Amino acid sequence: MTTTYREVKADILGKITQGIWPPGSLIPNEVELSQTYDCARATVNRAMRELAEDGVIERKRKAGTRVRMAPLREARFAIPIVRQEIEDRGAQYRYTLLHQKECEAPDWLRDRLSLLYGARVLHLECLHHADAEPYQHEDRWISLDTLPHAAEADFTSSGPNEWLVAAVPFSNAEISFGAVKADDDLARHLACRAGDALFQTERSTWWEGRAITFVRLTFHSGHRMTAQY
Amino acid sequence: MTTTYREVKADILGKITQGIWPPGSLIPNEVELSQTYDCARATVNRAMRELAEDGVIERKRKAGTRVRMAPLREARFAIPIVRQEIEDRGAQYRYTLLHQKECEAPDWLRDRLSLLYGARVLHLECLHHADAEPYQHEDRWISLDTLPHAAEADFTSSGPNEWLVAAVPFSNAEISFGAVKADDDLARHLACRAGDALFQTERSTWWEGRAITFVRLTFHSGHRMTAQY
DNA sequence: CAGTGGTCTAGACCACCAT
DNA sequence: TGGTGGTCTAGACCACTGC
Repeated sequence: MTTTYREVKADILGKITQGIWPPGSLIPNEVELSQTYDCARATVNRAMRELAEDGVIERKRKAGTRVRMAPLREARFAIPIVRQEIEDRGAQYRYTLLHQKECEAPDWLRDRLSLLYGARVLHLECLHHADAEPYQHEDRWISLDTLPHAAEADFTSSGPNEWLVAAVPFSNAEISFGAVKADDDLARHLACRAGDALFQTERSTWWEGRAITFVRLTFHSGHRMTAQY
Repeated sequence: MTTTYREVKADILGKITQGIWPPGSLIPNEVELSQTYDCARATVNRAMRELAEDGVIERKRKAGTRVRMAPLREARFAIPIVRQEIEDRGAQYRYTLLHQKECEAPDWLRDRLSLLYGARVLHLECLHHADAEPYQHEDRWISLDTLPHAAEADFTSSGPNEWLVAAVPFSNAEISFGAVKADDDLARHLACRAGDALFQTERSTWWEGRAITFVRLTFHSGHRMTAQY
């Protein structure tokens, strides 16, 4: 039987959670640990590397490995595609295109996406339903400078998200969460009262430094987004 | 010069983003790639493992490695300690304890934390200011069954978060985000109007299966939480 | 300078699972 | 049952950085 990196990782984590190696303390180096656990240094390295990624420890060459004083608390959120999110809840997904228009990027959008003055964009407004209930309102802006094809795409039967995923598989994004008051339009679309507090996310997306899209997603009243960490 | 796992990773990612290996396609196996890049199989393995963690590819024994159809989009959020968050913005942090009381856990809380009937908890209500502006309202519940010491701790000058970090270095948590309407109390504390939409996070924390704390953090009007991914 | 982590190698065995 | 990824080893060289 050999020692696995998972065992090493679990044992080290145990020593930390049990306070045997308190925050700020120095952990034995990789060579010592590999002797302790009777395994190869690479095995200890893998365990320690993952603990560092998890934010539990902090590693520095020459200085050694220390238990983080205040653990880096980090939550990971899956950013689902709406349709999948709804179907995962066992509901039927329905999509509606409310509005589509090609125009010049307004100032605030140019600012968000670092677009040039006069840049043309495609503006879409969509609604996503879970069964009969409105689930999410989508306010979408796509840069036509970067994705001229978008102008000819058909968004009447499936949402821009699905088109974009196919057109630009991988990208960088900046996302933010907040709360907004429902205005009359949102209230009508999301079947709530004007003034209701709604959870909203905004996302700006780039591909190789070029602006792709900005989207503002507003959820139905009472929606919460959840994650473990 | 040897080939690094970073180079391999970047090259593979390039082939994917450029559409040479489109979504759903099968990627050469590790042995082939190690020959292509003239490196050890372990190097290719590290590159591929990270790409899998990043949600770009999907690996299965025997079936091989495929480019994800819809890339797993995942955002990582740092969960900061309020004081640090405020000081990072260049503002001065100020803390106020509004209320403290030991009591039995109400039903909804027992439900959230899987507490036993009659479990005792410490309830705290605090306010965190950035300079003169109210920044965050904290509604905190600490399990006295798990942390009896909390009853004797002094929360008048520094917040429960800092005490908890010291008392329970590492823990598992579930976090959720949403929006709420400011009621009269929140409006007064956060210097906004009743009915304003406020961003709110809730967090339940456990240590080795035992409930530690539940906290509801409500931010000042207009606050947004941001991350890259 | 010297100690520590970061990485690569060449080889090996094994677990899983599609076929 | 064979192919594929998952992991471990023993050794090596190197980059960084605290002293």
